[in-house]
Amino acid sequence: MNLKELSQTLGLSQTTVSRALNGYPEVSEATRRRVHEAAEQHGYRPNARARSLATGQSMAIGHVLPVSTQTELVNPIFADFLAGASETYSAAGYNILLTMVADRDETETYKTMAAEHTVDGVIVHAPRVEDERIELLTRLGIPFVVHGRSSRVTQDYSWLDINNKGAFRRAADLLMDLGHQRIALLNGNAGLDFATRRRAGFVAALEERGIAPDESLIRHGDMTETYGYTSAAEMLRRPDSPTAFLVSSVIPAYGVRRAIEDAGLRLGRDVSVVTHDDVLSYFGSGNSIPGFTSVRSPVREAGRQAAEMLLARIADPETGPEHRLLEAELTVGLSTGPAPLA
Amino acid sequence: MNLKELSQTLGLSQTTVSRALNGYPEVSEATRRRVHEAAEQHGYRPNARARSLATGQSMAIGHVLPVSTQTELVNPIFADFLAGASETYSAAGYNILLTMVADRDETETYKTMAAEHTVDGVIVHAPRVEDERIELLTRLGIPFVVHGRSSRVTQDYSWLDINNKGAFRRAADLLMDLGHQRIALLNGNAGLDFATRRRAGFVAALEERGIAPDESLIRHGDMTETYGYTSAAEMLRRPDSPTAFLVSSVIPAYGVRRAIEDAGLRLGRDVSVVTHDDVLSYFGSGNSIPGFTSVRSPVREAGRQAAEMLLARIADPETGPEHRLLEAELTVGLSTGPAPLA
DNA sequence: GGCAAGTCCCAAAGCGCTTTGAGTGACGCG
DNA sequence: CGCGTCACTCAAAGCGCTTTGGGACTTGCC
Repeated sequence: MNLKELSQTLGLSQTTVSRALNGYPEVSEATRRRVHEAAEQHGYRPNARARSLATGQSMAIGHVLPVSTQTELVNPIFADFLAGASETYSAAGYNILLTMVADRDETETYKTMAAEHTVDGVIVHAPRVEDERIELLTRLGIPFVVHGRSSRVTQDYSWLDINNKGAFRRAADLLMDLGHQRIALLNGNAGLDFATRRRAGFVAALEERGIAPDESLIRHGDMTETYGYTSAAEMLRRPDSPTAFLVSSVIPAYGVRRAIEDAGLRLGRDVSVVTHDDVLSYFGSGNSIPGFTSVRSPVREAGRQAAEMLLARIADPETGPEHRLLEAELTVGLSTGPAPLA
Repeated sequence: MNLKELSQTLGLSQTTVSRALNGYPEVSEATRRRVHEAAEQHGYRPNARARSLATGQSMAIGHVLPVSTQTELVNPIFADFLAGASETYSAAGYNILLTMVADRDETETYKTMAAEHTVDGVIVHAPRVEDERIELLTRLGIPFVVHGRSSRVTQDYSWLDINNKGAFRRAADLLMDLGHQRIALLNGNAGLDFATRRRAGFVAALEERGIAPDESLIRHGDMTETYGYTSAAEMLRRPDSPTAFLVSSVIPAYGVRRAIEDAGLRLGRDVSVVTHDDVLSYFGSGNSIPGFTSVRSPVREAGRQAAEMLLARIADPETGPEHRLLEAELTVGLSTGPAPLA
C-alpha cells in the first residue's frame, strides 16, 4: 500500500492524505481522523526512501567506530554509548547508520557519507589529540558532535566529554593520600585525546606533591585484558615495583588483578588499583560491593546527551557549537588500601 | 554536483553518464573513461537516497540488538559480531542500520522496517527457544539470517550457529575427567535458545556418567560480572559447595573468580572454572598464557559469515535457506585442575 | 447581496537517480 | 548504392513521497 493507493481508496488527493498524516493544519479534523484510520487499517507507512528523497533528510545518524588496526579491538564502551544514543534517536525517529572501519580509513568513510547524503549528522568517536576529522566534517558541512575532544584543534565545535584530567588527578590524589609514591599508569592508546588528558591529570597530581613521574611506569596501549596483565606482570617483577596502578579501563584492570595474584600479592593490601570505569552495563556492580575503586562516568548517559546535542544542531544549524563536560565520580571499592611500608 | 550537472558539463545525457558509471556495456570505453575522470574530478557520487528510490534497494542491513529489560545490558559480543559483519557489508557496499531496543519491542521494529522499506535484509540476534520473529520476518518477506537458532520453530530458515550443546558437553566431560562431581552451571538468560542448548549439553554429559544434575547448581541470568560473583559466592558458602563452575561467558567468569578468591580459595586448585569465551577482542589472550580454560568460538568470523549468507539470499531470493554450524574449540588454561579430595 | 477571509482540498512540480524504448550514425556486405 | 547491423547515445518515464501555488466552496461582515 502506497500513498497513491491509499488516497484513491479514500477518494482524496495524495496531498491531503500526506498533510493529514504529517500533521499539517490545512486539514480538517474529521478528514485527518478518517485518513489515520484508513492508514492504520491498511498498514500504510510512508516509504522511507521516497520520503528521504523528497524531504532531503535521511533520518539517519552516522556512527563510525574505529577498529584498532593493531588488535582489531572494538572498544566495548561503544555498545553502551550507542544504547544511550539510540534512545534519543528512536524517540525522534532517527536511525543509526553504523560503520566500523580501521581507524585510518575513517576520513574516507565521512567523505562518502557526505557525497552520497547517507546521513544527516555524525558522532565522532575516539578523537585524537590532533584530529583531522573535525576540520573535514566542518568543510563537508555535516553537522557533528564529538564524543570527547581534540586538544590541538583550534576551531570551535560541539563536543561532549568527561573531565578526564580531573578524574585522573583525583584518582592519583587518592592513591597518594594513602601513601603510595610509586604509581603506574596503564593508559589508553597514545594519540587518543582522552589518554593525553588522563596522563596530564596524573602527572599534574604527582608534580604537585613533588614527585617526578617515572616514564617507565607509564604505558599506552589498546585496552585489553592482556595489555593489563602483561604490563602489570612486567612492572611487578622489577625491584622497585609500583605499589599502585591507575588503569584506564576495567578490562585491563582485570588483567592487572590477575598479574597481582600470579605474583602472590594481594589486591588492595600489597598493591592498590584504581580504574576508570565507564559504567559498562555488564560490569554493573548491582548490589554487591564494588570490586574496584574507580572513577566512573556514565557512558550511556553520555550517548543520550551527545545524541540530543546533535539532533538539536540538525534541527537548527544556526545555533553555535555546544560543549558539555561531565564529571566522573570517585567510588571507593576494595582494590585500594594504604601503601605497604617499604 | 549531481548527475544532471555532471552530464551537462560532459555534454552527455544522464542516461549515458549513469550507464558509464554503473558499468553497463552500452557505453564505449572512451566515453566511460571520460565520465569517470569527470566524476572523480568534480567529486561526484550518486545520491544514495535517490538511487535507493530508483533501484528499490536501500543498501542497508538491519541489526536489531536486544537490550535486556532487566539490566539494560547490551551483550558485548555484538560489537565483535558487528565488526565481522561490517567487513562483509562494506566490501559489498552495504551499510548497517542499527537499532537497539528493549527485547519486547523488537517485533514492532521489524514491522516498521518492512513497511517503510528501510532495509534490504535483517540479522536476527539472540533468538529465543520459541521466537516469533522468524515467522514474522518470513511473513513480511524480508530476507533474514538468524545468528543462533530457535529450537521450537518448525519452519525452515537460514541460520548460523555454534555447536553450543557439543561445546558444553565437552566442557563438562573435561571437568568430570578431572574428577569433578559437583559442577555448577552459570548459564545465560532462560528462554534464550543458546542457553537451552548449553544446558542440554551439560545435562547430557552428566547423565551419561550417571550423575543426576542438581537444579540448585544451575542458574540463568544476564551475563554480568555481578551475576557471576553473587551466584558463585552464594554457592561456595553451602556445605556441599561445587568444586567446578561452567560459565556461559568470560564476563561472569571474572565474577566467579572474584568470589572464589574472596572465599579464600584458589582458582584451578580448589575450584575449577571453564568458561565459554566468544573470543572477544578485548580479552584476546595475545601471547600470555590463557587465563581461563574455555570453549571458544570466533564471533567475528561468525559475523562475517552470517553477513555473507544474508547478502547471498538478498542477491538470489530463490535459493533455499542455508545452515552453518561452527564448532567451538576447547582450550585448556590455568583455571582447571583435578578435583580436590573430599 | 457582495466581498474578503477562511477552510479545505487538489494538480502538478520537483527530489536525483535508474531504466525503458527509441533513435542516430557508421560500417560492412551483397 | 541500398540495406541490415552494430555501437552509442538520448529523451522521458518512472520510483513514492513532499510541497508549492492555486482553486472552490463556506462563512462572516458591512
